[in-house]
Amino acid sequence: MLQQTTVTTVIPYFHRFIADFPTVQALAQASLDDVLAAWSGLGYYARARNLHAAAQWIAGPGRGEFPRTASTWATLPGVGPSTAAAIVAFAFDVRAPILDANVRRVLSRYHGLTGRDAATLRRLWAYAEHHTPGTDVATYTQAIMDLGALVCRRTPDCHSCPLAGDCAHDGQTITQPKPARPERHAVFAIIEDAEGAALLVRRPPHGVWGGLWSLPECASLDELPATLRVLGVEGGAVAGLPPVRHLFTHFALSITPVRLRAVTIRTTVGETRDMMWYKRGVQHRPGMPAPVRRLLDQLTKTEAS
DNA sequence: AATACGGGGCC
DNA sequence: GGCCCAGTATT
Repeated sequence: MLQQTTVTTVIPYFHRFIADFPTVQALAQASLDDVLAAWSGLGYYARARNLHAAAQWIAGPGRGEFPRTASTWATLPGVGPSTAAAIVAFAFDVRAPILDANVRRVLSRYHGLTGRDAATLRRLWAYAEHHTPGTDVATYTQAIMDLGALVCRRTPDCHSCPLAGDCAHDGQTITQPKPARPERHAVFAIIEDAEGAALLVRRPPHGVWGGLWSLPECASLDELPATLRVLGVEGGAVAGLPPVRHLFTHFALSITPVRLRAVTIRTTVGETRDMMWYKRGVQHRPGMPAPVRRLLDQLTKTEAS
């Protein structure tokens, strides 16, 4: 969860997740749908798929034993060099250098490296390897991460830093050129039956929002009739909703929500595992992208008032 | 080597 | 409103 996600964001998800899946066996036996539901809103959903698969490996071929070496951990899906090292360092006090965002910031400043290129990254890994002690690895690892999190922040607090004097950092903050964020547009259809249940479709297992339940979608309002035809949706009262903007790392998505109420539908939704009727407020929420969840929650809130 | 992959907290 | 986060997998 903590890969590319701040601690404060993760904490509530972590508590719910551990309550839902208390053991690696429980996680391994859970359905991917339930895991994604617990992950819903946290983003980077490949992490959830990978964690589920990794739990299944540990509970199955791994015979329930957690690996002891970083190299074995790194063979599990979703576990890269930094995570593998952090696990064995914290859990087993095994010497293994990490280079998460905190450590990277500390070592970059300490050694006066400003680049973000691959060569700089390799040098930082070498420094991480060099500084990692042979004993008290867990303590050292936690300490240098906390130094980055609490003192050597984006705006560093050099006055309270124990490395001040040794550090090569010149106090300058380097601003990277910001890549343009292309604009994309999509129409999200909120299709409700007579009971007010909304039609959800499962997204493909990979790519954006992989495996999550989302709203039927098309590129423009012109394509909406064809999209409804494919779904077998007929009739219903149409209402436009205010547009929603959703920012991704590398593009901005402008969403035009369209609501169709009391439709009839030809296909039997139960026939496919990739469609479902979701009854807001009654049924346990499936794994949905954050903007979809917000949209549907907004409807519930509006109706309540 | 470059890019895809979310979402929210914080300044 | 921009920046960035306890990175990894894929191309």
